[in-house]
Amino acid sequence: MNETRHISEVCRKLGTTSRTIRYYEQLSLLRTVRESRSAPRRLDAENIEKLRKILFLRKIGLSLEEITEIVRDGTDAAELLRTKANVIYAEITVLRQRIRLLEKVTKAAENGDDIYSVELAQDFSAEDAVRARLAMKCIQCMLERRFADMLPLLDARIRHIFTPETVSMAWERFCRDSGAFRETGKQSAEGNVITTLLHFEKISGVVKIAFEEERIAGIILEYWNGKEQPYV
Amino acid sequence: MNETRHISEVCRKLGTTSRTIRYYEQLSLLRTVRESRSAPRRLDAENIEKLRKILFLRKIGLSLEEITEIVRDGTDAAELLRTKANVIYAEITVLRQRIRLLEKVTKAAENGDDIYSVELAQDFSAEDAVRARLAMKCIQCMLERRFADMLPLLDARIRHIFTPETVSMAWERFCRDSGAFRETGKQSAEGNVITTLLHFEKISGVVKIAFEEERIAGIILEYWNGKEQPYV
DNA sequence: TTGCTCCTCACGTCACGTGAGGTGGC
DNA sequence: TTGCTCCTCACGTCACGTGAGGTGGC
Repeated sequence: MNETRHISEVCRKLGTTSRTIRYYEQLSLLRTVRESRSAPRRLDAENIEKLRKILFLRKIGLSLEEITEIVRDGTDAAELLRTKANVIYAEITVLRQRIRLLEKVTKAAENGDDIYSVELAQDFSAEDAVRARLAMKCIQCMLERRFADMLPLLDARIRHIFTPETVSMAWERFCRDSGAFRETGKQSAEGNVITTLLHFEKISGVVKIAFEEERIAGIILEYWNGKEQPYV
Repeated sequence: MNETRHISEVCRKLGTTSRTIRYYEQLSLLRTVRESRSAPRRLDAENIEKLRKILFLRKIGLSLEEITEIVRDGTDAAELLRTKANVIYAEITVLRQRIRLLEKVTKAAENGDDIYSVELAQDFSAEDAVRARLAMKCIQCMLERRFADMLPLLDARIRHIFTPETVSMAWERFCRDSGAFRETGKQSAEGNVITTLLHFEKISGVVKIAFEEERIAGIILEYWNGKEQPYV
């Protein structure tokens, strides 16, 4: 019988607008039927379901291009979603950096300092330079899966936490949907933390390594939104 | 003498492109000089400094419209920057929600469940409904600055932490650049946390209240990017 | 003379929102 | 008959990137 429903009814039920439906139809994401050229569109059950899926995927942050792959071409959604999660982690990292910077700047403004002379990036001190090299060494170990070789770099107090097994698991999870490794990027220092950018095929990463003197006291793996310039 | 510098030199020094400089000039954000219509642009010290300020403000996330206000009209930067920080906090909140949702969905995908049937929003259970009312009562107290009236709502173990003074300070900081209060928005529940949206003049907020049974065990104030629909 | 970099248009981006002007059903 | 909602163009969004096609200085 192929029952159809009025576009306005569908909009109300799914919380969208007729403009959006027309737009999706224009992109061939769904199809509607009409009695005449100027008559209101109607959707059958199949296309209402399609619309619901599209709106669902939009809500969790996929682009229409990605949604097209899934809905029209039947690409597996799960991997795309995992990659997307990493992209969002990366965006959060960027926003956190921005917040830190903003706080620096507003603090300067409240002290009556010239905000435009706040340092966006930090230079390496001699100590930082040593740590930066150690950080790179540590990252090389992870990239080459020589997790046991990291042990002598670690502070004694964390060796029982950052065992080769633990690090290996965290690293593999980090690399899981990143694609192939490309190159390491800029390094920067703040406090006792050395931040190193890593570029993979699909996404970029940040490795933050905290130091106690010249031993590693902590490792944090985050994703990085490759677009922005690293300013910290 | 008004010395000027070649556009390419300025670009290299400040890390930008000639296209960007032309664009800023088109918006009357700065001015350049040329010997003829097709000759390369040159910038004097004043405009190089202006460009540096614009690029600085862009880097910390202001829009060109906001930058215009500051650079051309001389609006005070400090308050704008504080408001901007809140906007970024709000964006982080939205991204965190999105991450939670994505994790839910990818978990469903890995279990072989239909991802499109994952609940985006949660219904209130009877217990949640009671808690939602308590949360609203607590928020009313804060909005009306009756911080002492909140005490009976709190779990005994946190009364010495969430003293009226502490809550008052946190609340005032939260409201500082938010503008006037408008209205409360949707409420939702997840686990033992009730989330309530608050709309202020300049920005929206989220109040997350954690419960132990029917007593408040924690309060978190965050900013909310008003655009997106709350799905959790 | 050959590159190189500048220049001026002017289109493209992303997912619709928002008029302007018109039509059909209740 | 008067609203109401649908319809079809088509522009606007934000901060530039990216050609196409041309010119001037080293």
